[in-house]
Amino acid sequence: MPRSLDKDKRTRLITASLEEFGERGYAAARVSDIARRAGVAPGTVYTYFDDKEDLFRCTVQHGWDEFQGELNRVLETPGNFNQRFEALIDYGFDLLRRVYPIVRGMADEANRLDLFNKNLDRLCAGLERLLEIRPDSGGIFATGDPALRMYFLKITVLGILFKVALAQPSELDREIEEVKAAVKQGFLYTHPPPHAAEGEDGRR
Amino acid sequence: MPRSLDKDKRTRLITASLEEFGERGYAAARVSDIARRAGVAPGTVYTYFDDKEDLFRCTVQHGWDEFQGELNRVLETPGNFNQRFEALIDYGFDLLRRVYPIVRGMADEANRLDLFNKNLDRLCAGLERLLEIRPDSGGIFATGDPALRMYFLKITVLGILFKVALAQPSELDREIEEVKAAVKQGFLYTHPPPHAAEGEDGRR
Amino acid sequence: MPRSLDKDKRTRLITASLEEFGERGYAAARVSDIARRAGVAPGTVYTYFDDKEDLFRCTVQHGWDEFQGELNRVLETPGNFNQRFEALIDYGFDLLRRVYPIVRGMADEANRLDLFNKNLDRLCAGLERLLEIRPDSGGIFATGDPALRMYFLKITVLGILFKVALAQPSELDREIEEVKAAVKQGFLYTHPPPHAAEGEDGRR
Amino acid sequence: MPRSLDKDKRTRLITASLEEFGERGYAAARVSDIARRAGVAPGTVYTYFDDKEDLFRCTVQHGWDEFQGELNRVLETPGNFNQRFEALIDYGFDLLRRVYPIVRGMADEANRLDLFNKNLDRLCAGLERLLEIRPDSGGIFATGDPALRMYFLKITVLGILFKVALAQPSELDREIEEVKAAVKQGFLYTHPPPHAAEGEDGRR
DNA sequence: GATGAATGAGACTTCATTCAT
DNA sequence: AATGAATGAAGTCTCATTCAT
Repeated sequence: MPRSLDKDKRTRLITASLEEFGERGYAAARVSDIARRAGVAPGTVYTYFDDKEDLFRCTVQHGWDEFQGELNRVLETPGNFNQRFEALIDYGFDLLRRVYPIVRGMADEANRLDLFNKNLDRLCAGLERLLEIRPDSGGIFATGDPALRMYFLKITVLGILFKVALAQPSELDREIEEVKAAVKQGFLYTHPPPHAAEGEDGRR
Repeated sequence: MPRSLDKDKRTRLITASLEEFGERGYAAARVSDIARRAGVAPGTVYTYFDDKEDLFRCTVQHGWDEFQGELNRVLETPGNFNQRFEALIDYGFDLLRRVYPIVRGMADEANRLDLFNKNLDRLCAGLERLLEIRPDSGGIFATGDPALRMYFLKITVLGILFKVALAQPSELDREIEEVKAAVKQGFLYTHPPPHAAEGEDGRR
Repeated sequence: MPRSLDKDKRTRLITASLEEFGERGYAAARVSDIARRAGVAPGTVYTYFDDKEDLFRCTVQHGWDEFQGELNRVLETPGNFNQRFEALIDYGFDLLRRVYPIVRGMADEANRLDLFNKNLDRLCAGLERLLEIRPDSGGIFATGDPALRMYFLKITVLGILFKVALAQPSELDREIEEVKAAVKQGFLYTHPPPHAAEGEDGRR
Repeated sequence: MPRSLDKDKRTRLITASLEEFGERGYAAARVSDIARRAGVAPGTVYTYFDDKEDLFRCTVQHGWDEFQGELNRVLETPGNFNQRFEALIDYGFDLLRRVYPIVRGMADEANRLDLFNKNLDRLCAGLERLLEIRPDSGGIFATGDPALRMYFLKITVLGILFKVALAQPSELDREIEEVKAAVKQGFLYTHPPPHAAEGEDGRR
C-alpha cells in the first residue's frame, strides 16, 4: 500500500543502512533488515537504490558530504581560527560518533577504495585550506614541503578515523573524547606554544 | 603422514589465505579457492582450522607475529638507533607490501577489532620502547605527556597502515615508497638532531 | 474521459504488447515496459486486462483475428483463385513478419495450447475452403483422403509458422522471402495446371 | 551426505528436468523441484550444471542427441529402406512422446533458437540422406531443386514436431498415432506411386 | 479513470561445512 | 589424515499486482 511518505523514505533508508551496516558490517547486513528498520518493504529498497552495494555507497557518501558541507561552511565563514576549527572538530566527531562503524566498511572492498580516497582527498584539501588560515604556521604539520605536509595530514586524518572506527562500541565515547582532546591539543593549543611567542618552533 | 607434512600444509594454507583474503577480501574469498591455492582439498582446511573465521584470524595473526618478532629482535639488538630503526622500517614495509590488503579485512568485522587493537597496542609498545632509545627526544612525538605521545603514535601507525592498505593495487609501490620516505623523514632525520641547533636539518 | 480514449489505450496496449512480447518473450517481457511503450502507467494495464496472461492472450488473439478477417474477406470475394491466394499469402506473411516472435510464446505454456489449436483449426478450415475452390485438385495436398489432406495442411501451416518464428531476427526477412516463395511454388504454380499436361510448369 | 551414486546423478537430473520443464514450462519449473525429483539437494544441481538455463539446454540437447544417434545407426545399417525408415519413425515418435513438452520450451527464448536450428539442420541432413537412399524418388518431396526439397523437409519436420508438442496431454497418444500414420503414408506408401511406374512424377 | 510508489512472495544461486570413502 | 561431492540454509533481487491519491 503506497504511503504518503515520499521523499523521506530515501533518508530513512540511508539512516537504517548506517545502523545496520555499522552494527553488522556490509556482508552480514541484510537488505531486508534495513528495509524493516526503515519501515518499508524489502522491494522498496530497490526503488531508491540499484542494489545493496549502491545503498552502501550512497550511505557512505551521505556521511562524507555532511561533514564536507560543514567544512565548506566553516571555510567560508570569517572569524577566529581557533573557534572555527574547534567548532568543526566538535561537529566532525559528533558525526563520526553516529557513523563510525561505516568507516570500517568503506575499506572493505577494493572497488570502494576510490570512493574513500577521493573523499579523503577532498576532506584534506579543505583542512589544508583551513590550516593555512591559521595565524601561526607552527605545529606538527609545519613542514616546509607542502606535499609532505599534505601527506602527514592524510595519514593523521586516516589514523584518527580508524582509531575511532576500530574502537569497541563500549569504548567509543571514551575513545572519541581522547581523540578530540588530542587533536585539539595538537592543532590548537600546542602551537602557538604556551607562553612562547617564538616562531622557531614553527620552522622547526 | 609425517608431522612435517602437516606443518607444511598449514603453512601453505596460511600463505594461500593471505593471497586470497588479500585479493578478494574476507567475504568474497572462498575457502575452496584457498584450498586449491594451497594444493589441498576443501575439506582439509577443517583439519587445520576451525572455520573460515579462524583461518582468517590465524592468517592475520601470523602477519602481526612476523613483524612483532622482527621488532623484538631489533629491540634486543644493541646498536645505532637510526640504523636499527631504518632496518625495522624497511622490513615492516616489505611485509606490509605482501599483506597489505589484509589490513582492510582486519577492520571488517566488529569481532575482529580486539585482535586488531591488541596487536596495535603491542606494536606501539615496542615502537615506543624503540623511540625512547632514541638519543634525542625531539621530533613530532616529542610531547611532554607520555600518554598523549603514545596516542599520537597509535594514530600515526594506524594512519600509515591504512594509507597503504587503501592504496589501489597499481599505486601500491609508489605509495609505499612515499610513506617510507615520509616516515624516515619524520622519525629519523627531522628531529632536532642531537646536540645540533642548526636549522639546516629542518629544510629537509 | 471519452470512450474513444479508452479504445485508443487498449489498442496501444495491444500494440505495445505485440512488440514487447515479441522482442523478449512472454516471461521476460515486463508489464511496466509494455505500459511505458503504450504511454500509460503500469496500473492502467489492469483497467483493460485482467492480468499479464490475459494481456498476452488478447494480443495473440488480436493477431489471429486480423489474419482470419482477411482470410474471410478473400473467401467471400469472387475472383481468380491464384490472385486471391497470392494476395492472402502476401498479407499473411506481412502480418507474420510483424508478430512472428509471438508464435513462440503461444506454444510456451500448456494452458495456451487450446488458444493456439483453436485458431490453427479455424485458419486451416478457411484455407481448406480456399484450396477447395481451386480449379485443379493436384499438388502436394492432392490426397484422396480429406482428413489426411487436412492433417497435412495443419502440419505444413505449423511448420511454416515455426520456420519463421524460429528464425534469428537478422535472418527474418530472408526467411520470410524463402518461405513465401516456397509456398507460392507449392500451392500456386506447381499443381498440374487445369486441363494442361505441359511439363513446363514442372521445371519450377 | 555424499552418496555412492556418482554418474547417474546427472542422468537423473536430466530426466527430472525433462519432466518438470515439460509439465510446467521453463519459467514455471523450479530448480528445487527438479532437484527433489532427482533425489538430490538443490545445491547439487549446480555441481552438474552451470545454471537453470544450462540444465535446460543440456536436457534438450540430450533428447536431440538420442534421436540423432538412432538416425545415424539407421543410416549406417544396410537394409530395406521402408523397414529402416519405419523403425526410425517408430523410435522417433516414442522418443517424442517422452519429451514432447520440451519442444515448446526450445522455442521459448531467442537465445535458444540457435540450438534448435542447428539440431533441426542436423536432423534434416540425416533424413535427407536417408530419403535419398529410397529406391524411388517420388513423393511429396520429389522436387527437382535440392534446396527447395530440403526446405520442404524442414518445414514438414517442424510442423510434425510442433503438431505433437502442441497437443493437449490428454490428446497426445491419439495425436502421435495420427502423425505417425500420416508420415508413414506420406513417405512410405504413397511413393512407389500406386499402379504407376512413371518417373515423370519424380521430376515434376 | 489514471497514476505509480509500494508491496511481498518466491526463485535462483552461493558456499561454508560435513562425512562416507 | 585426506578427499571432494553433497548438502541446505539463507540472501538478494524481480516484478506482477494493488490501491491511496
